[in-house]
Amino acid sequence: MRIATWNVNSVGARLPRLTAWLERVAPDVLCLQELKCDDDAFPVAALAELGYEVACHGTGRWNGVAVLSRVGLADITRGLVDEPTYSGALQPRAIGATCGGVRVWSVYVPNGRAPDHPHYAYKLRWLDALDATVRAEGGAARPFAVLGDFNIAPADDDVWDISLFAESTHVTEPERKALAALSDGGLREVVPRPLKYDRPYTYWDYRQLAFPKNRGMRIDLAYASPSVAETVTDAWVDREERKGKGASDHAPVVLDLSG
DNA sequence: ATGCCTCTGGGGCAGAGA
Repeated sequence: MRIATWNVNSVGARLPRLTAWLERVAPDVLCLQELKCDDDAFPVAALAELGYEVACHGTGRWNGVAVLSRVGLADITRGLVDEPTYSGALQPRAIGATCGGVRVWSVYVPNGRAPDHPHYAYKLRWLDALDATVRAEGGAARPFAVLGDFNIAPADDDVWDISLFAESTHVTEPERKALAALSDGGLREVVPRPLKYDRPYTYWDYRQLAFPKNRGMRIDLAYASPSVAETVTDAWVDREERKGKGASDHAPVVLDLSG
């Protein structure tokens, strides 16, 4: 089975590239983030033509997550256990579904904006709720995977120049502790290999030639239960998808599993 | 080094992204 995750930065704007990518890479399950699309407007028909069922959770202009599957899509859950609000509102950032015997979650962790910004406190609360949800579902003890845009670089090597991140989110100790909590709960991070250069970055800013200069960050992550992690035969970042006109600023991460 | 920011909603710009 092939499971992938991709922050598409608008499913509407990315639809031609999304359908081409699905035909080229043919994942069985794809987690999407940053749909920027109402559920009513989600391009269900175009994906059904390619054999995919869709579970989406979106409210328009910002955020939005989905799971696409061609190996079944059951027990859809929108949102986390005791999910926190921001400015009094819930945001569509997590959706779970059972696909081909694996419980899969697509997540879009809040950015945080700055360590002294209320969005950062929201980010840490949100990560607590994600951990609580994984534990409530017994994630470590069953075929289980959480994939998405975590907006956290797990280690200093996961950004192109750590010295530029002294006052930044994405690299702080509390954020990394939240990732460690997922590992402490029994999940394992599946680290992909890069197809070029030495680091498997997944995001490059649109500005200032960040992609050709490889000024990237590894913030799109995959966590899996031991029963899934043990079947991983390959994991890689599809940097080809970051090239050219109309690309997302994130590249897909692909996991190949035996059986 | 595959290219100097892009997306949406709602109007001629602003907010968000990380």
